[in-house]
Amino acid sequence: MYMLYIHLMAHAPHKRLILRPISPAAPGTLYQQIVDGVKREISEGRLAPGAPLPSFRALAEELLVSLITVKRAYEELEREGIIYRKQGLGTFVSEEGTARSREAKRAQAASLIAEALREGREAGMTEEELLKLVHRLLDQPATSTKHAGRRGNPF
Amino acid sequence: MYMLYIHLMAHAPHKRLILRPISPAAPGTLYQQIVDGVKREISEGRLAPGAPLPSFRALAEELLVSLITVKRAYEELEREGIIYRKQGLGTFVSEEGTARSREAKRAQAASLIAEALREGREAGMTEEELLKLVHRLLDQPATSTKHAGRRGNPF
DNA sequence: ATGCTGTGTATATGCTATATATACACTTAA
DNA sequence: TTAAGTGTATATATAGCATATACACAGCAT
Repeated sequence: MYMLYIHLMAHAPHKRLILRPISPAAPGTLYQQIVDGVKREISEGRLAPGAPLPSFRALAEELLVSLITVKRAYEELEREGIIYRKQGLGTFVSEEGTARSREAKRAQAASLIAEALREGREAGMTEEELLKLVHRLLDQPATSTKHAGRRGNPF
Repeated sequence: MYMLYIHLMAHAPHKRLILRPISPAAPGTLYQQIVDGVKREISEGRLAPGAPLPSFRALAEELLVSLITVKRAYEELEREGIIYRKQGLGTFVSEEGTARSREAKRAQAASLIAEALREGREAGMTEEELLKLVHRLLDQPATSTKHAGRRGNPF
C-alpha cells in the first residue's frame, strides 16, 4: 500500500498536505488525532460545508495509517454531526459542520481551562498567579507545551 | 476481600476517607486517578513530608480496587520523586514531595491552559473572549465541567 | 528465637480498546 | 458492462489496564 502511495506522489509531488502528520507517540490515539485535525480544518474554514473530505484511502496513505483508522475517525465526526458519509460517493462537511466543530472546540477550551484552574489552585497558586500565567501563555502561543492527556495506550 | 473490608468498616465506621472515591467511568485510568488524588493530598498539605501513606491494602479496600492498581499508582509517584517505598515498612512522602507535587500541578496547569488557548483560537475566539472565559470560570469554580481527557479504555 | 501481623513485591491471567489486513458493496462515468 | 473511485464489514494481532494469588521483608509480642 505504501509503495502505491509513493508512486502516486511521484506524479503529484507538491500537493498540499491535508492534515498535519500524526504519530502513535503523540498524545491521543491515532484516530483521535485525525478527529482533532479535521475539526481544525473545518473550524478554521479550510473545509467549508458541502466540501468533500479526503477519501479514506487518500488520508490513510497521507498519514501512514490504515484505512480503518480513518474510518473510525470519520465515524466519530459523523456522530457529532460535523460530517456525513455517502457510500460510493464520499464524505462531506455537513451544513452545520462549521458551527458544530467550533462549538465543540469552545466547549473543550472551557473544559480544559476549568481543569487547569483546579490544578493550579491545588498547587497553591493564587488567582493573580493564575491570571498572570494565562496572560503569559496568551502572548507566547508558540511555546506549545502540548498537554499529555490521560489514559495511555502509547504502544 | 470486599467482605473483609465491610467487616472492618463495621468496627471503625466513621474514619475519614483518605481519598475521594474513584471510578472506572471517571476520566483517566484508575491508577491515574489515584496518582492525582495522592498529589492533591500532598500538594494541599494534608500529607506532609515523612508522613506515611495508606498501605496498599488499606487504600485498595477503601477505593474498591485491587492491591496491584494501588501499587502501580505508587510506583508512578515514586518515579516522580514524590514518595518512597520501604519493603516491610510502608510508603512515605519524600522530603521534596510537597514541592515536587505542587510543581507537577503547576506544570500541568500551564500545559492545560496552553492547549485550551489553542483550542479556543481554532474555534475562532478572540483574545478578549478567551480572557472573559477564564474570568467566568475563575468566579465559578463549582461548575466543574470535568475534562474528558484523551485516550480511552472506559470499559 | 519464634511466630504473628503488618508492610511492600512478583508472577501469571482475563479483558478491552486500538490498529490492522483483507474482502465486500455501492456510485459514477467511460 | 466494466473500471475505478467511494464507503463498509469481518476477523486478527497487540498492548495497556486491572485483577487474584503467592511470595518476601520489617517490627513486635511472646
